Amino acid sequence: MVLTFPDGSQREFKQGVTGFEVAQSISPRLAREALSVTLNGKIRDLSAPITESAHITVNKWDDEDGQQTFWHSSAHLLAEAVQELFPEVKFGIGPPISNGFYYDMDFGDYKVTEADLQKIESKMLELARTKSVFERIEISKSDALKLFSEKGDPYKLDLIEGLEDGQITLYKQGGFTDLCRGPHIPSTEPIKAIKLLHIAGAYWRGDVKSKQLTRIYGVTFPKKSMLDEYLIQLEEAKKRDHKKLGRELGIYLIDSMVGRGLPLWLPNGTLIRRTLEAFLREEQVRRGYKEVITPHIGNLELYKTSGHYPYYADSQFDPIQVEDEHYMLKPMNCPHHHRIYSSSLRSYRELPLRLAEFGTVYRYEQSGELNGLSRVRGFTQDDAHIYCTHEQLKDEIKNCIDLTRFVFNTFDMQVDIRLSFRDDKKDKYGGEAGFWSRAQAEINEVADELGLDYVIAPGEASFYGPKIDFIIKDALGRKWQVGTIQVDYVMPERFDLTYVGSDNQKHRPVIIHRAPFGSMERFTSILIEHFAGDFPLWLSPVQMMVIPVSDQFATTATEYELQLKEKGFRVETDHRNDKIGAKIRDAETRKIPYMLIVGEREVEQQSVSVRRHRIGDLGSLKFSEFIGKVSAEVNNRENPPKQK
RNA sequence: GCCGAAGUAGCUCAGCUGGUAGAGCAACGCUCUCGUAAAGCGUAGGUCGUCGGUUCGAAUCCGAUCUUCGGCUCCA
Repeated sequence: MVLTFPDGSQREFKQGVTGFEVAQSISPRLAREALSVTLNGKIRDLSAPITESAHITVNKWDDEDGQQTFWHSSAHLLAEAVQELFPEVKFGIGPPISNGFYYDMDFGDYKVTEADLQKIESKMLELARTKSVFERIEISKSDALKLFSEKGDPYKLDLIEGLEDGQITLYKQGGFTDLCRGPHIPSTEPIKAIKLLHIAGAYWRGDVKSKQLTRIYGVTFPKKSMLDEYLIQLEEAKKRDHKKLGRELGIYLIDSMVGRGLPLWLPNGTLIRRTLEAFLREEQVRRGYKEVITPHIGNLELYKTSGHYPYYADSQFDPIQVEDEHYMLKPMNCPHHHRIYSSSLRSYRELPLRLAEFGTVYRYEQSGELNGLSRVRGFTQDDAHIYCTHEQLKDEIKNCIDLTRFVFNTFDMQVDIRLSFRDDKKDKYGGEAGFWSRAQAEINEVADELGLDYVIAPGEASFYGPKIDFIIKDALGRKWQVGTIQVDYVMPERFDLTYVGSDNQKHRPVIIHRAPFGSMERFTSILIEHFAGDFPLWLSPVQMMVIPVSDQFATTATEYELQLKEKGFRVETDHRNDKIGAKIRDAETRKIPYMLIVGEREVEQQSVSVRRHRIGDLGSLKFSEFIGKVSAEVNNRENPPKQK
């Protein structure tokens, strides 16, 4: 049989050779560092016999598959330590994740606190040093059921119920045996550095109605120095946190007297937001959108017609009674726009009709979900609804994708694209199945025609239609949905929307809901973290600080300031009675893109000494040259220079 | 909503096992007139998240509650 290596080379091996033996045949060092093998994309134990020709990768720590194996085994080590310290604990599941692993466990009435993590960590290290071998055991379903009912592990029994006889395996290391399909690293030996990061509640099988187990998150490394480096990286990431920078840079504020999840936009944040809105508005005008404005509340009947009420009743603020009518704080803008559409007889010649609004909506998000600007109870969508014919649909979807990609490319942001489709096992969806399959097919075709790199996520659709979601990671690697494009065949029915076609007959339009930023609040949070607060010049609340070397040059400094303001720049002059070093430091801390130092030389030569934030002294420029340079930077919406 | 953690000056934090609240930065005033990341001196600023309890005495111990953070669930 022939094994093909990642570099394309092939070698003959006898059937039944193990991954470890293959590694040994290459080099003793590889054999020493090997954690697992990947055969045709599937991860296997190093000790598993290889029975047929395949593509093989011997996974070391540097390989993602190797890390996953390492962390999976670490989860078992965590469970073993917990079993030793808390013999009564029942075990759920313990998988590897992108940055470590977790294990869900039932501690009964015992409340696990962070003090326990220390003890468990020490026990894990102690057990790792015993270099226990991970032993794979194949077992029949009946024996597995018997074993875990004797052990008294109800969650494991629940899992075994869902497995087929003949494919059940256990892994045993030291005194701990777990139901597990594997694979694992050969022994606990390489686990040298361990950090248990936090405790969380997690429902069994992710179901709120099930018991809440205690989840312990951790991360492990083969070297202590790697753990130290990881923890430093975590600290660095926290410095980009929009909640921290949002306060330091005066972007927004959440005030408990105003209310949870109700951000107050401070002057700097408002400047950024209005600039973003102007940017998108300009682009939308170019692309044939028309802007509308609708109120913040609407009659309850509106939402009954749309179906949002009572479908989302428990995530909306309760209706307000006025005289004999009930009104709701609007949880979305679409119904209002639909009524604008149906306010007059529409001809096919008017379509596509694209109605846009920066519309503020209010949703009653669960208190535990609120998070800075990322998850709030009042936010503004850069919403638009496109009413079009079936024939126009694909082109309109393409336009929306193009606009969304244009927006994210402007900021050099990396977005993941998800096609959110229905899950036929769930019954939350409105409309006829035929509409759904048609809409999903159309979305898929467009995505393929544009060559998008996407994943399909069944079950992520909204109740009225499938969508294309744009997803971005924050500083801590958490994923947030920003932009979205949704195809809707349901609302035209519910609102009885029609247009008169060229055949003089009434037809149903299709609606596209789309929001490139998604929410101004969430997008701003991502923007802050993406740039770590160092905004591009065109978005910076204060673009330049004029710094006179001493107050002898205050007049020239003020003249420069006024001239720059005249050109439309946002400028301040630092007239404080401080040394220039202090003023520069202050401007750097405030992340102001340009500092203009004005002293004797500059006054004589009608020049400025230019310093760029994070970069340093750029030398002297004629004042007029400087204006040309920064005007271009703003007009081209240039991103800040990468450096440091 | 649920699990865990945290709330002391505008910000960052100290305050050990209960004995009348402290620093740095920021702010304000004065002095210095200064060349690319922190000049010097001084002033002011806190009912220690809130409410209740234990105690002669609570920032410190106990309970409740509010808010924030890390997760789970949810997300039109």
